[in-house]
Amino acid sequence: MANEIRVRFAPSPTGFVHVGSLRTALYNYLYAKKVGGKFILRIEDTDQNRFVEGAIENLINTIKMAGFDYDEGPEIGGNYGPYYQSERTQLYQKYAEELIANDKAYYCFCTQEELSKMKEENKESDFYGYNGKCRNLTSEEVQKKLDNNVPHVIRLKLPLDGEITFYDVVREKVTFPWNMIDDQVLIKSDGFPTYHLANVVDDHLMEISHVIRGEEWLSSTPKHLFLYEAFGWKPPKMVHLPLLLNPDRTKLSKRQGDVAVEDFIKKGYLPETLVNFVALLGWHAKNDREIYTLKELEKAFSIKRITKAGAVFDITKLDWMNGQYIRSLDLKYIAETSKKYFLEMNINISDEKKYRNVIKFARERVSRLNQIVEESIMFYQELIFPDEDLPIIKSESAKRVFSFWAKELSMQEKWNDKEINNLVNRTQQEIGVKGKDLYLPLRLALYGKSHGPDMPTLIGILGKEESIKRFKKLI
RNA sequence: GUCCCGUUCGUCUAGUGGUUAGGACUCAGGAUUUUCAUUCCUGCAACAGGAGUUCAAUUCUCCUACGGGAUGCCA
Repeated sequence: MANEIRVRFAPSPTGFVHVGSLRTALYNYLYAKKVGGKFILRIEDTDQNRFVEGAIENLINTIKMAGFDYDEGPEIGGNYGPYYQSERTQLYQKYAEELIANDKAYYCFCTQEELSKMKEENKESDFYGYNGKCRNLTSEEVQKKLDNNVPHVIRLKLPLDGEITFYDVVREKVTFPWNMIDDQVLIKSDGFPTYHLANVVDDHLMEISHVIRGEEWLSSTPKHLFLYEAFGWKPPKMVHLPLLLNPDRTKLSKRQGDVAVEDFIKKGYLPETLVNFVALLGWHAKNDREIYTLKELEKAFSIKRITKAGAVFDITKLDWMNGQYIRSLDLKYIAETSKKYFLEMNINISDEKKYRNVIKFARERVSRLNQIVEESIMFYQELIFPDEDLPIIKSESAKRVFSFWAKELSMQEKWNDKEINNLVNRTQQEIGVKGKDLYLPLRLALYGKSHGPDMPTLIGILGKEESIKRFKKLI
């Protein structure tokens, strides 16, 4: 199957999954689904200095939670493994040596000190990169240093002049002059490969057909293409996605708010929302539709309709969309995923029926799951009345209303919504209290706030007994 | 600094060589609701600037401006 579409999401495990990464993963996944190709997960753990405990598990969990089932990768394996780059190190070494043999790469013995000094000197010129000091060492010089175990790296030997033009699916024709591109390190002094080498080698070996990644990679694409050429490999199609931006239009970063998927989840955003929202940041169908399930996105997605310009991650719209999902998704699911917020507050929600009614009510008023608790805590706790409302519930007429309701409620076993509304009307007739003087005290007595649900909803959730109790307390 | 990429309402975007430039979020006003929230309706608001091509340019070309990315033995 030489023409099979194979795409990959290749994150490095740095501790959390950036929403930008989530989108990259999503687009890869969607493209694979759309064209019936394969979606591969590959872990790029080649930087020993950035190892973070538990990061890989976290990453895999996030991908699964989002619903991006991968065809090959960690845990499930596949025919192109291993899928951890740290388990493939010998491979990269071998390919690097092949490059050296073909004069496409060279050993470099420059020390960190030399490099930083060089950098200082470069400040004057237009080019900030490596000065090519070790480019032309004789094979004898090189051998001698190697024999003496002088620490070294392997660098790419790029053309000194001319230019490279390639076609990006999103950006079309892109041209770079070679003399602006650095002789990139391919193998670090610790023997591990850098992204550039590992990525190209693995993408080729795994027969990746399309590289779909963030725009920050566009400027290193010439290096990658040079490598494909040097190895005599056919390069994959390049697809560079527009960046996700902070409100000030810089690259979306932690400094200006949440960027980790898990942070959003903690705050009560649903995975469904995140996926839907992020899908629309850089891609849009021809129509006006905005709400999509993952399955629907799989059908609608098209690589051709990816946009070119960076997109600001607008929390306000995210909130709106999350509210849409909270209201429209299955009640059971919302109830279930909201549980943890109640348990965190030590609220006893063991009464399943009451809890379900609470969720049914509260989901209409929130944009994030964690806000559900604030909206409904008064159903589970002793009420605390705001000072400014105290005169209202202490008034003579309010007390008459409470007595009336406590008495009336207890006279009948079960109450439906209509009967409660009737009771409101009867209160007006029999006690003579109406309008604000009636509704405010009633809601306050049962809910503790002057704004909120109507009487049938309130009593429906609290139940007859609890309602009577709350009234009697204020008589 | 240099190289590369980008630019339609504040934000996400649709769209076209001739359109009243459409939708969504936000905001404002209204309707529904005893109130709040939800929901619905209405409204405000954009083609970065200049030159060229053309009968005609928001749309094509070039320049400028602005924004962003890259410039690591990070990915």
